[in-house]
Amino acid sequence: MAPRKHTRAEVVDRVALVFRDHGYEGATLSRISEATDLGRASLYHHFPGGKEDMGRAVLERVAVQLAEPFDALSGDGTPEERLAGFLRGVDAFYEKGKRNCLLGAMVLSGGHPRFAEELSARFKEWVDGLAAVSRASGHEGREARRRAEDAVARIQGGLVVARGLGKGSIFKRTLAELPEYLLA
Amino acid sequence: MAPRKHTRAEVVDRVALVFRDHGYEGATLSRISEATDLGRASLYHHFPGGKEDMGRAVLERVAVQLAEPFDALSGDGTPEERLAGFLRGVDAFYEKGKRNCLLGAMVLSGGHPRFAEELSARFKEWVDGLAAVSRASGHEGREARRRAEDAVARIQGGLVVARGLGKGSIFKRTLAELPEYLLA
DNA sequence: GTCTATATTTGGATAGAC
DNA sequence: GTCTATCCAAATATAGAC
Repeated sequence: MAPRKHTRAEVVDRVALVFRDHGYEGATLSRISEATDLGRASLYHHFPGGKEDMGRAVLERVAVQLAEPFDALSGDGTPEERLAGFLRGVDAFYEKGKRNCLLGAMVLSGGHPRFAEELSARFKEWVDGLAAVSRASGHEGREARRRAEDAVARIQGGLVVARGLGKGSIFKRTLAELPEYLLA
Repeated sequence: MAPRKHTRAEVVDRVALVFRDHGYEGATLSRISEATDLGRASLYHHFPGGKEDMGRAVLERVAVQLAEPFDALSGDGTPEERLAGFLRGVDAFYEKGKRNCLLGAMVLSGGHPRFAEELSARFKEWVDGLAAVSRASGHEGREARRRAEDAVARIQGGLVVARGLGKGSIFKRTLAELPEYLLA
């Protein structure tokens, strides 16, 4: 049998990039095939359920890709240090605002409501992680949660507007302002 | 010749709803045909350039649809009153967070970079409008602009996360917090 | 200005060889 | 595990009648 070109994780990562840049409906098999350097039939070997399978796989994979920043969030150090580490990871993941958020792209491009549950679960991970660090800094539980939800919204919006205006500095500033907002 | 079913503005409004809910790639002619109650061929009569023409038309139309809220922003009254009127209009336009923003949907669904210039121009209108009221309230020019950009991002993000989490209250809260952030 | 009918292209998916 | 070849459905777009 032919040698495998890439590991599964590599394949899923490349598929994820296509979904992030083009949304669910815009992620055509042609684009995915090009991005992964795999033929259509090979893609169906990796993802028997076709495109919907791919969508599900990339949504699961996001959690793994962001494991490092999230670990920083619940690791050692003061809440300030933990949040700073998290934000560095986020900045890198979105390549300083040049790259979309997979979740946002899915929500706004036909992936919703197909993946409504998965999307909700992924967003909730963000909120839970940020709420924990906000609470650790001194905010009361409900207030911490409220601020965490808003913080996630600000990150999403920062990415959208940065791309819409072609002005990456907006996303950079969004991240820079989060510690003050999130921590007591 | 057959009587016209709708005015051009009505047709474009209905087309815009499809783009808002499904993004550029997800806005298929079938869905648009259903939403407008017009056959494919009729759509090509109204939009000779096809789907790209439709995209351009709805982007122009957004400005008109939002003219009322934007008029409130630059009208009579204190900055507080003007911003409040604007936010009421915005809330209604997005149907309390149940409806996407056309700009966000375009940015994240393949409309970008096809409409990069138009998108940038529309976002800029938002920023300019909000920056003006922020400045009127006492903020210095660059600070007002900075806050206006962030405010637009928060609105965008509020819509995305509200939909992602299925929790409209997030968008509601986003709007409620804007006056304090935007006004001196 | 709208329709029916149809052309053309693209997208999603499968079969079977190696 | 990947390929070539192919199928089917859907999407975009056009022609021509009324």
